[in-house]
Amino acid sequence: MEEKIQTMKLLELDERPPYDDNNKDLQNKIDEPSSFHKNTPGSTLLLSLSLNNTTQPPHQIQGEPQIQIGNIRVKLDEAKKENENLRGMLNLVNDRCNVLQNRLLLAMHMHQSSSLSQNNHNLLLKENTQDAGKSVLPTRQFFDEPSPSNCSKNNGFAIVENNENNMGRNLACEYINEGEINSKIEDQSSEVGCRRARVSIRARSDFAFMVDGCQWRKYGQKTAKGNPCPRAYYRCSMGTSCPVRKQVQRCFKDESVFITTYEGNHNHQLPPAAKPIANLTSSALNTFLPTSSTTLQQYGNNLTNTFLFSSPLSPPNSNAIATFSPSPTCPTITLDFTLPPSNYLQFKNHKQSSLLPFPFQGHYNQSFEVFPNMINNERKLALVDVVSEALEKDPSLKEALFSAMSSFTNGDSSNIINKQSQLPSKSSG
DNA sequence: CGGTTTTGACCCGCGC
DNA sequence: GCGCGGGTCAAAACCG
Ligand SMILES: [Zn+2]
Repeated sequence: MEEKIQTMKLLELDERPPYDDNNKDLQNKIDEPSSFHKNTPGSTLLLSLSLNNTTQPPHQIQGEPQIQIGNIRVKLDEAKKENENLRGMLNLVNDRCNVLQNRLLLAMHMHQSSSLSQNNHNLLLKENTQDAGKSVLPTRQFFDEPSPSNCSKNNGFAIVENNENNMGRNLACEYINEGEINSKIEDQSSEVGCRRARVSIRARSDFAFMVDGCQWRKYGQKTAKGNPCPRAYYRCSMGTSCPVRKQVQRCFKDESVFITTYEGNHNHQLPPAAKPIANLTSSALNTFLPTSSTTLQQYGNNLTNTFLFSSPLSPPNSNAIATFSPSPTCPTITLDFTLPPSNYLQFKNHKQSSLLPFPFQGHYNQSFEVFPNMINNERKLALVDVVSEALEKDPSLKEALFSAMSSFTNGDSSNIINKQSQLPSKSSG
């Protein structure tokens, strides 16, 4: 696909005048040999083709070899940019697909749970609304669509899409005190009284998470109660005053396991190596944090909820067990990657009662039926079957799913294009 | 010399 | 109000 588009660009650009402002700029860039080492594989192919052209006999170049080479390089550069944009767009679509898949599973689980415990749920709601000021349902609000009336009656999460970041959906979750919403909207940098959602990752020490692509500066170390292993505190040092922090701690029970907790969103562009983890954390936040149509209360009265999580990482890390602690003060999503990589969820026995074997109630190791040879695509196809069947059987599920996902998809198609245009024009910066 | 790590002091929220 | 514990600060040490 990339090569095809590059070729099309090449043809279009053939009609350009040999000299314009762009050409001059690019001619300057060409003088830097290092810029040639940053080519994508696709553009490397074109580069070799264009270089072959320059080896033609002089009479075919018609006396202006510099101009010809310049033109080719202009085209090359354009193609490279286009290539990067497309790649970014593809990544974005992949990420969103992944989030939607997880939300789908989550919504289905919630739908099942809510229908089973409707009475309990109603009681819970009644109890909470009576507890003035403290237990009002948190809802997600976008800062670009402030609704002070809603916010003032809903102490809760405001989730900000960080448009400066190119890695897709990057979320900050802030806890807003009643009456503060207006000042919050005006001054998003204010950190006073804020609580951020966290994503905690449990992984083996040999796991790819050990090197997450970011630069961190250690600013503290503590020995937490109940765990003799010290907990280290790091702050992102890639951007000036980047608010992202992480904690790293060995698991007491299994010292080969590290628990890394991320908090906040980067205020700078991320290197390619840092994007997988950033995508993972934002994907988890997108999946589990309340939307405009869902609330933390839908997670029920449990202290934690456990789900299968389809991660945007490539195998063997494409699945994790997600545990969500819907604490209003510090909601935490824990992604457990310490399971054997081949343990995929059993989807074939999708009777209504076991449509999704969630929650695992803390014993998920025993709850898995193993599909050792099931690759990720097969699993996704199986998921489609399950979802289709469930939607046919239960019309109300359609409505539930629609409302659960509407905030994610509504008016958002243009967002993809906007995000794409924010992608960096250079592969390094 | 500038950036990072170490580490004791300090801050602050929470439960009693 | 007090103590506890998690989190942060900041000065000194360290390092390339
Ligand atoms: Zn950062």
